[in-house]
Amino acid sequence: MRIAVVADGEGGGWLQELDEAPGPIRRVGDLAAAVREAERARPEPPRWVWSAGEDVYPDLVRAGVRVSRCHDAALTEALLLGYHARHGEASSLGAAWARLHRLPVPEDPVRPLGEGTTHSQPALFEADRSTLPPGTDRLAALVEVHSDQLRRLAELPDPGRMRLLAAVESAGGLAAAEMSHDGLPWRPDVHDEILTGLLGPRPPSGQRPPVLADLAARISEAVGREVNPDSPAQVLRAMAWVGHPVDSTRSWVLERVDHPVVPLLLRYKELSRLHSANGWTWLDTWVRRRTGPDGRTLGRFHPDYVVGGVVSGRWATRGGGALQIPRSLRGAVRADPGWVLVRADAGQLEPRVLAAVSGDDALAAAAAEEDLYARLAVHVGGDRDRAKIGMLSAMYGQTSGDAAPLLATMRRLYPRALEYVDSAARTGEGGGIVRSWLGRTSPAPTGWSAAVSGPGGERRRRAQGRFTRNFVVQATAAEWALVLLASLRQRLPDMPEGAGIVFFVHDEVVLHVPADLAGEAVRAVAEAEATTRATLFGDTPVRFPLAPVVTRNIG
DNA sequence: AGGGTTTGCCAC
DNA sequence: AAACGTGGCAAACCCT
Repeated sequence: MRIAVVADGEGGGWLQELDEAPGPIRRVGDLAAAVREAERARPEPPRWVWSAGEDVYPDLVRAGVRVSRCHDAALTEALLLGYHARHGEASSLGAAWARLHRLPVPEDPVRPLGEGTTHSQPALFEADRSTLPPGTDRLAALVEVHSDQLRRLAELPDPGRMRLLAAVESAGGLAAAEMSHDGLPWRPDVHDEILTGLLGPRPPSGQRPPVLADLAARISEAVGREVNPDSPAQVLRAMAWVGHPVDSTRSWVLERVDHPVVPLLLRYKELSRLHSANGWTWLDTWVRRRTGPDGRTLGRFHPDYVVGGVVSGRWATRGGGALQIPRSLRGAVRADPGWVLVRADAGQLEPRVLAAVSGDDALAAAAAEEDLYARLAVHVGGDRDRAKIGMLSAMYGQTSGDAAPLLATMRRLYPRALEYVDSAARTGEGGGIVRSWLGRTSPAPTGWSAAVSGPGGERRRRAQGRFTRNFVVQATAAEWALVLLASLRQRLPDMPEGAGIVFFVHDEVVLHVPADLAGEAVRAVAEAEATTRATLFGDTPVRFPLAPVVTRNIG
């Protein structure tokens, strides 16, 4: 059963059941209550059809309602457009409807930034970012576009795969809204302790923390004249001045220079990065504080996830840099009193994915092991690190350094796996497009003939080849993660308010649950992995170890 | 002053 | 070991 739903902007909306033919339209004054009721009415919950989960669902979540599944018309439209090499065209409901009616296609609305900050105050069901022409029946337009999308899915060479992709992409939208709402447990006091320990006490805003100020002074002293270490240009001049000219101030370049200023610069860079990217300003902006039951200050970090925000299908985030939380701050992620975190990390996901999609028996045998790289090392007859470099080189297209002889070995040992990525690379070098396992499609290069005919054309071809080479693996890995997420959230229906998945980064999920439900959460993770593997790859020998760990903190 | 680009580093 | 895929973000830099 599918139910199309449109919000009225005042807490109510319209519902329409979609069986073979659309049913009667029902007007409801309390949309959240109506959705909650319909979720419970049948043993099999409905699939909600809406224009964009990011418009409707956050309000439902704020009202305490969770749904099991949905069809997100905007996300589905983007997948279908991409499949037909029309990346970048507008994908909102209004755009899809306009294309159906051969009308001018509206640009996608720009999502307001910073809903996750400590300062914003969202209003209930306020967001009507409809791009339909004024006066259009929004429910009718939604039903029409949905029906057209089902038809376009059915016409694909392998409709089952893209249907699955649309379903898990849509489910990703649900999970993202839920995670944004619940937030990652983040202890401001612990964060502050870490910062103070490394940088000294918090300075007045705009000033350098004591440790950075001291390092900057010692750097100037070691150079023999005033240097602002934040300025790459000044550091370049300083290195030349002390007799060690370099052509960039990257850490790995400086590391090779033997001069007393280098360790100071490296330490400064490291700490300065922490201060500017995840210092006290970040803490004030992105972590909402509240007082816990025992009087301790608790906090939540509310990332703003962008589902499908990366061409490969990985998620992006906006504001707060949720996907780049430095390891040094992970200690600030702490479970609430009486609760635990369950952290599950899919180790070596990409080579496992390559083993599964390429059907390479030897690589699949290695991917049946807990430590894939260790087994590779046995095959290759070298150490684990070298085997790992060889594998990563194959997937990323590295050719310099040690990579070439390693790749030759890999090509001999894992011919089908290497042919899979080599073939994708050749397609890219020729300006073609490639697809993930479920059908997510790489964007075609823009201005190709001009780009490859002029100077630097060969470099451009190689770069595009590396992109498509990596795309087939990274995009499929992102699909694995989406299926896992979709499966996992469906297995956690009876968790209390605020419990469930609270963080997701490419191949890692973190759950936050009451301590007595830890076992259930671990079980759910294990079951979700089994379902994901079978759903995507059938009875492959490849394993995807998640090794869920129950902890109080993930640092 | 303000916008766009460059540099460099963080994550996976 | 060397600089290879996807990104976000902040500060400096460079222009209008």
